[in-house]
Amino acid sequence: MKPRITLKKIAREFGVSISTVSKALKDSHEISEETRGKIKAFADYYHYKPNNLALQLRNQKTSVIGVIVPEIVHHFFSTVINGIEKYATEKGYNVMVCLSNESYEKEVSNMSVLTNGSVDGLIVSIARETQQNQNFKHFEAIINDDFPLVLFDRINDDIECDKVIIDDIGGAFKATNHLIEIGSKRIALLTTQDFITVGSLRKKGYIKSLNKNKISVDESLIYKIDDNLDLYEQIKKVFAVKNPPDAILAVNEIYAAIALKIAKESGLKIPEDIAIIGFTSGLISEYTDPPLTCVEQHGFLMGKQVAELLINRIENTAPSEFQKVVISPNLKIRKSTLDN
Amino acid sequence: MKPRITLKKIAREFGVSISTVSKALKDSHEISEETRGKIKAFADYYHYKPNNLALQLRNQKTSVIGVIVPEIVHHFFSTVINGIEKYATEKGYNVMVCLSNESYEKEVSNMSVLTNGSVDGLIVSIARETQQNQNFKHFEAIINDDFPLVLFDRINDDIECDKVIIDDIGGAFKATNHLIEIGSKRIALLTTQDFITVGSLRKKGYIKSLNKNKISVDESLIYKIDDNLDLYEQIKKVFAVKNPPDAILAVNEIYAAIALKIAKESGLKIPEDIAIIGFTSGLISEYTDPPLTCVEQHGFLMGKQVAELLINRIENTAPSEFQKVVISPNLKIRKSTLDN
DNA sequence: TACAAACACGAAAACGTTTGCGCAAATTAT
DNA sequence: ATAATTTGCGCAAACGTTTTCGTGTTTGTA
Repeated sequence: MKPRITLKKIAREFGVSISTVSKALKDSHEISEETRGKIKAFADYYHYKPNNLALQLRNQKTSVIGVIVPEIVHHFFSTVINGIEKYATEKGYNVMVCLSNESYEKEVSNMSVLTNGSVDGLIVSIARETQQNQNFKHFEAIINDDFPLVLFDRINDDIECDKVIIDDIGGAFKATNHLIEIGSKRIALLTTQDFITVGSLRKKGYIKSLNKNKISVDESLIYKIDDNLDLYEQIKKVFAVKNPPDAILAVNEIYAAIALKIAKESGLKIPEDIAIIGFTSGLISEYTDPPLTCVEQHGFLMGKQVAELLINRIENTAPSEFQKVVISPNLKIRKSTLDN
Repeated sequence: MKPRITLKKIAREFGVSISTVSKALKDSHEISEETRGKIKAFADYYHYKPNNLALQLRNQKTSVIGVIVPEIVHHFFSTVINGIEKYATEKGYNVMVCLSNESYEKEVSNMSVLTNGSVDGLIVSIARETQQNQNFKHFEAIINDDFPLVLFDRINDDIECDKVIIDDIGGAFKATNHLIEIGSKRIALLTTQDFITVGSLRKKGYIKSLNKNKISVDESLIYKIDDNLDLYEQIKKVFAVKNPPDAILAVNEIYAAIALKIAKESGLKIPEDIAIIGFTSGLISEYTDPPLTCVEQHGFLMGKQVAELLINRIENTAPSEFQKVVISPNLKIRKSTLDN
């Protein structure tokens, strides 16, 4: 790479001081029209642009916000990032994305690197491994320094900072209510292992709805899927019982799509024989046959919200108490539950 | 945010010079065991971490690579980013992601900001608007400065830099050959408008296969879809002709899924009445009914490749001539073309 | 006792920028 | 002609770090 043109070089060119050049380029009245003109022409010609690092160091401000997500090849997370980027750009910030890959160690190292002065604030969705360990010391460290931090979706209540979450309980509650309204009696739940927060919250919403509708909770209808095993085989078991369910609520899109596929292979009609709802994060639900009714998560809105909280925190326009914003998902009804 | 602890503050604390502190923290033998010990203990206690900006400024190296993509809520692009991030992390680089949102102006401003010293090199996939304008001056500017740059997927041959592309012609060629092999005679092509490079390349591969198989090109079978209009309505026309096709090659997943849906609504059997292939970038193809045969694009591999070229360029371990790496897609055969 | 060597540390430059202040020279006012 | 003001520019500090080169003190050796 060619050496960049700097104030110093321009100054040397004209035999003036660096400050004269700096002021000239900023159209300062301190510098004569003549000097200003020739310096600006020269700078233009050589495409002078102030070095950002120097500016950031001097201003003690990077105008960059760091984002750490467990993965990026994931419709929900990329949608959130999109929202973050949108809002950040509007406010003059750039976005630096890092991936934890669900690994505790990578999360720690990413946080350590980013808080070294590279960014003005941090947005994090906690890695699965960290959630399992329940080890949040790396967060305490930056919170002690009052480093601006916002958690979203995968959060932990013990970490004192701003947070944005989806109302998972409410979403599952709505979905289950809908299934009951259309006449479902035996609603199976396809959820994750317990340590996945969203899975357990959605289970709560499911149970809350059953309770409200005076339906007893049948533990044999609750399936905890392990993402490391074969999904297809695990979900098959739902149908291989004497008294199979007449509805399924799946905590994500993939589980729902696979359940749909197996149901059809078993000769079941959807939604007549079995109704299916998933939590969606992508486009799959729209293109299955029939399309899947789903709980929509508003990732873009979430991203904007997260970015807004963070930037307010950075710019000290936020209230001193930490905020917890809850975003309500909505139920998108398609033909997997209502065919009309 | 609390003011960060710096070398200067530590120095003041012990009444020594900044350089002494710096050396002590680096375990320099120049500093006595005693001084070293107390300084390190103090620094540890206050979680001293060198300020990255200062280091970057001094070393004239940021170890950050900038990535500009048209969008991020897109399976292909996020997969490429994932590959980039993976390789970059291995090599000690961080990734700064910016979105052009298909806008020329945003692409220009992103590039301008990132090349101000914030990153050591740039990876770009060109925005649609830029492709339409054919205005590449912003690239010339940074190429004149020998700024490390790699283009991928959405490239332009006039820009002199390293490039990584998918063999779109080959992919479409393979797919069309496959359709012909299974007996298709009238193969429709669902492509994009001409200025979208990938669309026109895939069209070339389609025509190349027809030629090789001595099938004349029927222009009435080629549909140029406009993404700004209603996709469903446009694709419907494929089926609303006297002599409809017996196969469809779609240049992306969505077109293919919609075509599949309409075909089924029209009472056609797949693949018996009509076979369908799409270029895939996401998970949709896997969950349609029947699952779609598709051309897989290896985004992750592409990302690693792109990052490798860039980092070699940055670290001057690259050959001086620019390279153009072509990644061959493969055909994933599913039941939308072969049902056995 | 004198001199060399080892030891322990500091000064200063460099990365590139901005900005308050000072200081001549030129211009205006008295 | 002298004083006051304006004009045009440079100095230097500051952001935080690393590193080369000096320098003074202590220790070791002849």
